[in-house]
Amino acid sequence: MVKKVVSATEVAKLANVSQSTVSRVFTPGASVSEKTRKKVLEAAEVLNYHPNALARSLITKKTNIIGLAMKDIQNPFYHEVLGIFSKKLREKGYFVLFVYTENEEIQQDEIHHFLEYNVEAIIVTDALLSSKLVEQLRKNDIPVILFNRYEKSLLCNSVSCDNIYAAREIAAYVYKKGYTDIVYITGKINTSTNRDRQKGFTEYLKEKGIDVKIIEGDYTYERAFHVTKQFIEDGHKPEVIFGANDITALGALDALKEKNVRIPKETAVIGFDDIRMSSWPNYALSTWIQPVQEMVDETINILMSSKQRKEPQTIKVKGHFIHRNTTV
Amino acid sequence: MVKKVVSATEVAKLANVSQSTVSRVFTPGASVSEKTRKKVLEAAEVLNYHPNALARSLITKKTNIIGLAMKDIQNPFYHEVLGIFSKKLREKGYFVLFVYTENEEIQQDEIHHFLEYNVEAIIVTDALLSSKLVEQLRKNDIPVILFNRYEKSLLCNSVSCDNIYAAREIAAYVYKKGYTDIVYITGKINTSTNRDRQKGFTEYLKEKGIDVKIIEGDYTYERAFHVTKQFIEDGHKPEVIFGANDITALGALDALKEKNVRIPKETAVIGFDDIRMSSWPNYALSTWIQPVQEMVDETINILMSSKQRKEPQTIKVKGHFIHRNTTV
DNA sequence: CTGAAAGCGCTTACAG
DNA sequence: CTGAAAGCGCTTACAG
Repeated sequence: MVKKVVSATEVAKLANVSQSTVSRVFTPGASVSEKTRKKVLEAAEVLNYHPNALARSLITKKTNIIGLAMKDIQNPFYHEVLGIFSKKLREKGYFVLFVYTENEEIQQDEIHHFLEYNVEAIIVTDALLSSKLVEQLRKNDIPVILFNRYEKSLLCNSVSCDNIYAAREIAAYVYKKGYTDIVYITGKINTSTNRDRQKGFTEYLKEKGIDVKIIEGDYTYERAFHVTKQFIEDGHKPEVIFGANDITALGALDALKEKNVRIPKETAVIGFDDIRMSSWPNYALSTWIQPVQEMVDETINILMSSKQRKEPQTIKVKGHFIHRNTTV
Repeated sequence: MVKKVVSATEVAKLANVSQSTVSRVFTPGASVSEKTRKKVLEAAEVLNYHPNALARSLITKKTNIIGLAMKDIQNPFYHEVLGIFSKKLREKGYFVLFVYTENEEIQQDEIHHFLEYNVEAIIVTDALLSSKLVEQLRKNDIPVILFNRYEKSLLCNSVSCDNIYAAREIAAYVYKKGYTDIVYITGKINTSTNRDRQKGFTEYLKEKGIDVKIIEGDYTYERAFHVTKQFIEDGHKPEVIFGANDITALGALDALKEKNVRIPKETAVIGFDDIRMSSWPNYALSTWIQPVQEMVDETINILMSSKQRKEPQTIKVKGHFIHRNTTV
């Protein structure tokens, strides 16, 4: 079964023009007379012709493909991110080559594939990137943008929430309530998001003379549920739990409920992200809203302008706290 | 800023061989002596060369790109699907060109783009496809696979759960419990999944002389929550509610909880999909497990073999019911 | 095992 | 406005 691709040459033959003319008809801005344009379009219609973007990109050096690499497909936050990216990039005429990686670190392999397909930029959400790989990408002159991640040691663009600021704000809120028995459930410990949220939260409270209890989570509901339950069973009943992300907070919340802890009276719960389900009535989780739309817009801006720049750009957005039913 | 792409020719120059030889080194199975291979690989390393997959595909007619179109990005079920597809296709050497469409119907436009990028197949999850478009795709000889959808009128491959069978099984379960006050909350009414689930469920019970109350949902949590709440407020208290998918059932469940209806004692709740959160302790939703892995495998099988066939293939998988805490 | 050459489907100066 | 020609980076018979 050979695929019969109709080429511009065949259309040209049918329309009785040169192949160059056919090409011009399909190149926005090229000058063709209305008459020949019509003739060509008719022939194209008959033959069911559509230009070959790959052949085109060979010459124009523009593939209009953006590589998007994600790891934690389990986190609803990233689904929202993916949807928004896909939509907004489409509007700009770009397509998304999607790679879901299960490995801790984006593999050489996967980056190579992106390069082979000549992606114009790579957006990495939650996967890790070695500085060696970043270096290699720089050499190939393809911009990399870390989304929702920030790594000072990595010489590449990044768009993220100002996690330290946000976590300090949350800490201030908690402090104002007069709480002293405070728990922070971590995310994956080697992520920049967790590092900064933990830092901002604990440091602020430390300054006020309060020690935060740290429980190790991993950004999954299941683990948060488990560790919180264990914690309660060990005889603790903190006044407030701050989860490193919403899914963590929800796990903690459900564990507290199962233990019949009254929320927010006995224990308040705070998350981070504002995923869609956090606003579900059954949860109504108080959380920090990450302005995803804005973050995506910023990312696309960087992407569109990065050919003119040489130095990587770092964008931090703020977001804000939203009070729902899990805080008093 | 011109992107400096290193071509095989430059590697050839450095390695002192012909460009053909460089090509062979990067073509699995081509015969090159160990000595020259090493020479070439070294030169490639130095120049940071990687073959251009686009140029290659121009000749081989293989792009290794699969188009994946999704609509309902809000449904966690499809996130899981996306993750699995992406992973399994990678294992087979394919990449996913992802399109998220907000339109009810996959647009001509989007399909055109897939064609321009020479995708080798198109997987459509929950978006609608006009028969005209399907026809056009057939003409271009590119296989289309409807995932989790089945449309008799559409001449294309499809992999889905046997929704009629599954819904009848659920109906049988409900019937055996002796329920007579039974509610079905629909999904989007124009989808094949909803149509078949509704059909199987209501027809089975009709055969037993039981009329099912139908409430119109749209496959979102929010709507299911709203309509269920309204329903209870109107003075109803059904013995069981079957939601067209999990997210619908969860919405209903939360509405019932808010109305202090005891679950499953007063009202049992059943979903469909088995998304991850359905197994969360707070929900523990009884539901129909769609064997997603199997469905994806079947899809990929069709995809790999469809060049040898001419007639579209229809696969139906079964799945099974899982009893958790929302049924007695 | 290796090289020279043709060709994949396009774009884009260059003439006219 | 249009055509002939070169060339993008590759693969693949064809010779040797």
